[in-house]
Amino acid sequence: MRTQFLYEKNLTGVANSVKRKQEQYLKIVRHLYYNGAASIAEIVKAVKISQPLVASLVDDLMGYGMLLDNGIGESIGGRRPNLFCINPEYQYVIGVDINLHSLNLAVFDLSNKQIHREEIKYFDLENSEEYLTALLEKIERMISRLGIAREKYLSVGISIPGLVDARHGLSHTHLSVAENGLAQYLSEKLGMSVQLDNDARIMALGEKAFGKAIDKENVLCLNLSNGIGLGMILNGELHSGKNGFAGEFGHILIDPKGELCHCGKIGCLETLTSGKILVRNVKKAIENGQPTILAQYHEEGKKIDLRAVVEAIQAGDQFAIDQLNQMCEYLGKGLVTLIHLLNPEMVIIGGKLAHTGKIVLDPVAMSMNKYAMSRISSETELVCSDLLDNSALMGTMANVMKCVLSLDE
Amino acid sequence: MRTQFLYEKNLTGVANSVKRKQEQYLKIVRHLYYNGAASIAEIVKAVKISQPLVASLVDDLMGYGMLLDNGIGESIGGRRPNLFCINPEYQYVIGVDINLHSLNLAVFDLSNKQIHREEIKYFDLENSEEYLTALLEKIERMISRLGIAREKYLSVGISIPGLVDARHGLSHTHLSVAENGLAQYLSEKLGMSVQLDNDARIMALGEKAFGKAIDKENVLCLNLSNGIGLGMILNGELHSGKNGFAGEFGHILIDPKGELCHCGKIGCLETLTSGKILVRNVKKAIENGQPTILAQYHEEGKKIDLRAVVEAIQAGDQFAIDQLNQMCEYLGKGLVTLIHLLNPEMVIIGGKLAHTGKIVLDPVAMSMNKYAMSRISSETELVCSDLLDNSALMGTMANVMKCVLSLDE
DNA sequence: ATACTTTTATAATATTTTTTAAAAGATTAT
DNA sequence: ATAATCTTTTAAAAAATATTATAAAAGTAT
Repeated sequence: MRTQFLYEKNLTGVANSVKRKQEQYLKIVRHLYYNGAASIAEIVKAVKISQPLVASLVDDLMGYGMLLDNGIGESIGGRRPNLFCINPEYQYVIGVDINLHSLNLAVFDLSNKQIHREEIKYFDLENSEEYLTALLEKIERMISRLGIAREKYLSVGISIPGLVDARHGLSHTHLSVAENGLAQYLSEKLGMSVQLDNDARIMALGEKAFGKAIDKENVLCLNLSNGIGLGMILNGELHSGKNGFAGEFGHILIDPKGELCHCGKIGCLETLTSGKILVRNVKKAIENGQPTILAQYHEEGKKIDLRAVVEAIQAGDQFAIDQLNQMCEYLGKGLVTLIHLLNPEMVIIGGKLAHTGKIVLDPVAMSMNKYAMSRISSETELVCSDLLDNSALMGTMANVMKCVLSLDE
Repeated sequence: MRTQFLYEKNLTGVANSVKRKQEQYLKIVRHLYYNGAASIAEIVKAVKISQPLVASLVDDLMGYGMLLDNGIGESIGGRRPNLFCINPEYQYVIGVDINLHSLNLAVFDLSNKQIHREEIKYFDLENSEEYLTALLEKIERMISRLGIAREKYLSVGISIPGLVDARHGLSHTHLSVAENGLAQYLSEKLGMSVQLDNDARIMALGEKAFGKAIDKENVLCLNLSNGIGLGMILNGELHSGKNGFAGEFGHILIDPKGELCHCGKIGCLETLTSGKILVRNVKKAIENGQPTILAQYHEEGKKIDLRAVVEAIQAGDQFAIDQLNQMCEYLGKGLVTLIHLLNPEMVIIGGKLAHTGKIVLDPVAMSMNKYAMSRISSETELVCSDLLDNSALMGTMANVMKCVLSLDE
């Protein structure tokens, strides 16, 4: 079973005809992956290869076990079509969502189903050999517990906060201790290919593939948690910039007379809008005797973190909502800059704060109305993600499949 | 002579084999246009078609008069290659650069040479039938004066300031009186296809094809004249946004406590940085008795416009340079936002102010050093355009050829 | 002068598509 | 309801197309 041959990118020293055939297979698999089960006739239209050839290629792929007969479909006025789909169990993808204080792992089949998911809380990200070893151990344990043969794993997708150079597989902010770069390191240790990117961009890929950005060409995805990340889909493609540093939305200037940011500049958006600031403000207020549900939480010994604040907001806590509203005014200001520059068709809010839905959306929308040129902003839809906590893991899957099924190079 | 067959986009009702052949021709022509004369062997490598087939396709194109034998090239250790190139005189492109107060026209041959260029000064842009008629008349007169057969013109490229929806050929800010949109209107009147876009984006295309952005993937092009326009090359492609409104750099927020902008918002970059503001400030200062070369100009009865200010700056006028420096501090601030968001590899300054070269570059660079995260900004080169006043016309040529030679759809 | 390269041309082979036909179901008029 | 006519899908044969392999031509390097 030539499991991997389909995806190998630089088939060197191989006959040209083999490359061509690989490309044809890829086109078909690509179409079936992104559009679901299809008949020969449908594939023909989509991939622009003649019907007899598509039929024979599909036949081959069935032979390899990669495609399955998916029964016969509805007729639209003629013979009923035989449908084909990707064999979901032909291969699997591992998703790794690295957060500052937790780790999410998942295994996907080729129908994008999470056949396994686990969350490791209190797994603090630190730049040490120990962390890397522990991370590998968690992944290895998952693999052995699932009992799926190692060769069945197509690739590993990783989401991590901070500056990431996806092209070279480097994580600059975190885990820079990994030899030869994080992707290379993990790839060698796990014996699988690894696709790495920054959390906000991974989220954007998730939204583009499985969320509200499907079929949209210009979408901004905001990851509102402790920090404030931005992933951009521009002209239908993920934008990473020259070094993968694009999306530093948290450090655009909002208030020239504002606070000092940890980045050294003054008045960055992140000094005014972020989960961290929200929590800080709440804590300060509790100390000052502000009446709020969060004060109760505090008395009950509950930790006052972003999760708690979101909970309070969802419970209707007036003070917390007020704080959020204030933050959103600034966020809206920042978004207006983005919208004026990029003219996106949609802005998706994700991250922990997206759980509050309309409560976060409305004040942002208000602020945008105030600060944006309506001619431009009226073309932009503002919504909350519906992938929410799953967006990073779904994004890793999307990223892996995008890389694996890409035709270019 | 089937002049146009090569470019026709949606060949409907035509045999599939014809479409395929058209695509093959297009690939070859594309390569020769963008890379200059090449041998069969080179073309084979570039377009990934076999050598005997490429040879026969090139033969066909020579038969149509589209390609020329370009003699034999240097050997690199074997038989010397026959070179082929596009026949520069096979077709021509008309470039139209519409400015607020002037109009530039040019005719290009397929080697991108301006075989004709004319500048019409004091041709004020206004939204009237009269303007359109006058514009058409200028173009028609140029065509008849040149005496090149009408069928020889491949297309017309237009650059115009303001909001432009290139996809639909609409100019929103100017000339909105044109029936069915500006592109459609001109196309019907001239009997040629028309490619339309906003001046800053056209400039960006010019820089990408002929200027400093060649071979770069992420470049921001700033058009610094009376206004402040932005054209972006992202992932190697021009970014226009959903409606072609992307690039409203002049209306991003810089100073929340600043002046009212004509767009209704407060503290837009354009209220702090633009040729218009520069001229305004200079005039005010002259009234107040500020010693400056410009005061002399004024006494001599010379009009104090941006051109005069640029002249003074080039002459070393201390006051004017001071004014420019102040402006550039704000411009740098704005650019930092762009760089943080998009992580470009290069920022190109064009427009009238680019004529001042280092004098405008240095203060902008200084400001960027101050306000940007060096990790990101250090990856970005800041330069002045060397196309300068030609960038719009060159851009129209680039835009036309990009559209004509595009493979997609 | 000989061996080695690169480029181009030709012939043989392989691939892909077009054409044609058959199978299977939907639609419609009687 | 049923036969006749259309559709759509699939299969197989024939034709067209493109590629690979081979050879020849025209150079360079030693």
